[in-house]
Amino acid sequence: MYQVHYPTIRPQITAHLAQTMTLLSLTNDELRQRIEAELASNPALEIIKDGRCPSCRRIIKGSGPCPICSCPKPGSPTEPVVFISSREDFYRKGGSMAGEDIAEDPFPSKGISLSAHVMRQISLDLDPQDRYLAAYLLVHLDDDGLLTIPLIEAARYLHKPVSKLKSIQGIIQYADPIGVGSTSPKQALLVQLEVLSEMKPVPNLATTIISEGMSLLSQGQYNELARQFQTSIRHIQHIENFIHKNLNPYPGRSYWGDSRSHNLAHISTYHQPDIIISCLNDDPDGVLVVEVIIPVAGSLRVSQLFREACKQADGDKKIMWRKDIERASLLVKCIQQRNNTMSRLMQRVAVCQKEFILKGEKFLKPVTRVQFARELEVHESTISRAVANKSVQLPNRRIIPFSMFFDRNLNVRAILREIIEAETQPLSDSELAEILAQKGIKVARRTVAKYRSMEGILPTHLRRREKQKIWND
DNA sequence: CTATGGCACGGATT
DNA sequence: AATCCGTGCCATAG
Repeated sequence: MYQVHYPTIRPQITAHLAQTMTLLSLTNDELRQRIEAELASNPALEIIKDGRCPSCRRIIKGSGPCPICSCPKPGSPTEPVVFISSREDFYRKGGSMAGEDIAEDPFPSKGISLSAHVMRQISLDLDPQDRYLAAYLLVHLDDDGLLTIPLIEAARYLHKPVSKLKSIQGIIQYADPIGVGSTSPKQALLVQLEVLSEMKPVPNLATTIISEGMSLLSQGQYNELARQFQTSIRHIQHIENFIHKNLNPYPGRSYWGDSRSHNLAHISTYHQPDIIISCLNDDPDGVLVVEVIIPVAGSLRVSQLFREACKQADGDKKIMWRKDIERASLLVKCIQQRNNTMSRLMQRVAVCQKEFILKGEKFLKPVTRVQFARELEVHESTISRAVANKSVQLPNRRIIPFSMFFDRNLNVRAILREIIEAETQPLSDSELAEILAQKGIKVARRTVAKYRSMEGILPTHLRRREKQKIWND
């Protein structure tokens, strides 16, 4: 049962192993930098742009068939289909691929800035000569994801008609944190509402109220609103509630988590997922699809041309070029290896945690990395590296750290939260422990206290006041 | 006296 | 070898 290491090949093997391990522990973004550096410095490495499948708009590797369309009926519903693909939408880079594109570094370089995040999504949809306009706007985003300058000013500065900038702003607004790049919270809300209305029903009058009754709404003047728009107070409250739950006037804030305020621990920096899990055809009962994102648009390989050239070269040149080729092919292999490992791992994890992925934290099964290491017959540290610093996007668009799949008590905490939310009167820690024990979870009273504080839930006596507050309102 | 949070210890996980 | 986690003990606040 001990790993059969890679069947003996070449003296390269040690370098190969070393590099695979390093690559495995890299974040997607770091990997992208690595690849770009190599592309720039090593003439033997080339990148082949991928085409798109005409029917499903997915990326097709090389000239092969589309992985989804040509894919026969997916297997049994309990087994996820797994394939690897790149995701051009996310990783189309402004910079190095086409020379005249945006220099990429007017943006702050810590992690991925909001601006860069948006730019990557939209650069495809823009005419190349319009990209600098978008970049100009994006540079003027504040932390909330709103524009700090009025469009007219931008138009004057750039010597472009306002209408032009407006259309660009329109594209920006539909990018990932929906509503980003709006001039006001109100506008952001309207854009979000529009997008949302395609997915689920939106209460009547919501649009009107946001566009015309915004100030009243923010002051909580429900009766005035109801009078002006000739509807019931109840309905106004319903709308208010809807807005609160589904929209975010500051699109730049709280990208992590689902417009919920429950987890303060999550950071607000933008972060691309390394892996995306989605439901086939967005059908929640369907098959889970796991995509390992590779951070460049296209497939990497050793340039055939360069190989030829190397054969014909001689002397020092030949030796140097050989080295280049070797480096390039090593990198390509290692990246494949990395993706393969991550994809296999994610597949197993997805099967095991399907409930969690679809239904939420309560259903997370406590598992350890070791189990998967045995299952996949790799060393534990391999799993650790594959999991570390990676993030996963779930079908509901939440992005969570990969390590959350191995949280040993998240499910208990979720249940605890549930109990407390449903409690009629504040329960003490020992009572909570008691209830959990009845549900088959035996934890010490002290532990309950820890979970509570992890969840940011106040102690018993303080919760009392909270309840009263709700009553007073 | 009860409920909680701090500290620290041992076992499991990485 | 280093870190995380559950838990027991004890001081303190209510």
